[in-house]
Amino acid sequence: MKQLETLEFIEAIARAGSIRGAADSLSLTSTALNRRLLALEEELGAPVFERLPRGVRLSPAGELLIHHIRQQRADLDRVRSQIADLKGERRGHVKVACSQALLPYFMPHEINAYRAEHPKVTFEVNLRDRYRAEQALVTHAADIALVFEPVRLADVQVLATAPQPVHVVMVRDHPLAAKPVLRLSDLVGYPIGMPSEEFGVRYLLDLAMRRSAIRIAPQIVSDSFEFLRSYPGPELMLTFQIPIGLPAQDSGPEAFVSRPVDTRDVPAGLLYLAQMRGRTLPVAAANFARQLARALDAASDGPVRPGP
Amino acid sequence: MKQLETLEFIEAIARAGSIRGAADSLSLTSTALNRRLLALEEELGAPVFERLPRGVRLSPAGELLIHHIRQQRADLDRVRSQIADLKGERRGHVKVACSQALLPYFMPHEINAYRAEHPKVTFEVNLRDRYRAEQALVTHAADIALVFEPVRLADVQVLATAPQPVHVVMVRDHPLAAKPVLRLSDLVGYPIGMPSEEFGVRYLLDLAMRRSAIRIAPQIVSDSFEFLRSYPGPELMLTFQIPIGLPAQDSGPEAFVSRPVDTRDVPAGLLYLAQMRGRTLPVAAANFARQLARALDAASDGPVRPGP
DNA sequence: GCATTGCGGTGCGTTTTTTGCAGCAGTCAG
DNA sequence: CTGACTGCTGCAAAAAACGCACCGCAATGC
Repeated sequence: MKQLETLEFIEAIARAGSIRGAADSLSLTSTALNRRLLALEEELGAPVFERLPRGVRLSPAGELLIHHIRQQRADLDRVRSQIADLKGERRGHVKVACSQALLPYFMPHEINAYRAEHPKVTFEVNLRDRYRAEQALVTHAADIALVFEPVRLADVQVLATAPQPVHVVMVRDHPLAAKPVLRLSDLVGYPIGMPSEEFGVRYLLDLAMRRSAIRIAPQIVSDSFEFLRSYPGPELMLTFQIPIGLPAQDSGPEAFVSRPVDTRDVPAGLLYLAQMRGRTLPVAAANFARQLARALDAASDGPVRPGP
Repeated sequence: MKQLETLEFIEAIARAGSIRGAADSLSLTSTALNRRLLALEEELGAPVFERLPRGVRLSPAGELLIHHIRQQRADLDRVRSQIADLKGERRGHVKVACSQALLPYFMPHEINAYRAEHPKVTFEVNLRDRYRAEQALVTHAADIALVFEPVRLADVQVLATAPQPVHVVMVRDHPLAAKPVLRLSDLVGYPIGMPSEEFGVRYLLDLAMRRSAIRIAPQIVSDSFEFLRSYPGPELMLTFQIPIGLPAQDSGPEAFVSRPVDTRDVPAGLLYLAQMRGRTLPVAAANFARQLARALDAASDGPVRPGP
């Protein structure tokens, strides 16, 4: 959009940290970019960047401006989306930030279902831990976020929640697979693969262990559930995951099974669907969020994936 | 601001109802304006105006766009205000929409007090009845509104309220001036000057009379309290006003005095200080609103202008 | 019925703005 | 000191915006 061109350029300078660097990434000369910046600062009556020997950095006024820029662009996107919508073209682009557990099954399934009805809507799904997911909402890098046990929930508006008890994942012939529900004490003695500290599951486990006398020392720590689950099975390694990140129990010859941990030991966490507070979402994002909210309600109302 | 020039032009077209008309008011040729409009519609992928034989009218897409434009401009104003504020320049511009009763005493006094501390802040005060005051907030024609008995309060956020019992205004030597508080029945038989129906005082009186058997037929109806109060006194004419629109009882040789109507007959109305819901006000407007809120609290806590 | 008026839109020459090149002074790493 | 990098500035070329004259059209006035 022509109106916001200069403002986009400003944001590029802030990202690049220098005028020349931003100019290269924008296929422009530093001259033109520099002059646009000077003109804008003239209009504002205050410098947007502090000039450093090795480049530029946002001034306090620039911080205010960059926030304004992001909001303007998101607002314009929404208007364009609404206009496209009333033309009947059900198109749009939805940016989702979500926790790792949603990536293998839930999000692909939901996006596929949505695109079956609205093929012209495109998606962008980014893995963001529970800190950065909220930040992505604030910077408008994401329209909606789906996060397990988010950190602070400031500046965000919760659209739906779903309780998610912690499950233990193990090979199918693991001794513990015989029990339908596991106590924390059952796990003692088995090798453990633990998700790293930025994850909500780990947060719940740490909390639970701090309250009880039981200590579960992990042999492996990883920030990839995929890795933890794929770790060679002979060790009878146990790991943890929430049900929404697991396949349905009866969905064929999976090598792994999962059993819930008794909620007396580890309370169920909450999966949050959220958007930025006060923001009106583009049409496609709002509709998709509505679908996700329904899916989460159904998941939490229904039985939590009963064992065989 | 250069960025929003085209968008301002669009708004001018919407106001003028024709491209040529808007071009004249903008000191432009219709050619240039027309081409900007066509370019914008090209970018949006939808017509912003419906072309009529005698001009243009906003299309549905245009309605969405014009709303976005107003919001965008208000947002930019706020950012500029914040930037000016962190430069230490306590300047700014505050747009107030208020009821007639606030014009003679309250608003001049409050603005004068504010400007004593912040001389670089400029003001714009517009008389808007209780319908149009709320509309002014929504279109960003006003930053804050101070209205007696507003109509619907949708899309607006109430910052403060103050109860205002209805007072009867009369010449100093009027027979009724002997009583400290008047009943509605006391007024029967005297000539009445009534504010017209768009006023909150009239609304309260109509409501009260509908509940009781007493009918007060006005001899004069006017939309100007100034006129009603200045109407020749020999007739012993009575009229109505709220205390905030009246001088202090002991403030010198006023020709008029006021007496409250018993709240059993006519309940006290509410004066509302409001802004648009969800909007972050410019610095100066926010500070002034805070001062007004304090003044209203003080007015409603303190004794309601006791008679002599 | 016909000329007039005011409307949005268009081709073309002109004016204004923006861009790019070359080069300046200054800072920092090696 | 050298070299590479920074932001910034004349000056000329390229690009965009502008204004004029004009077209087709519909409503209005006589």
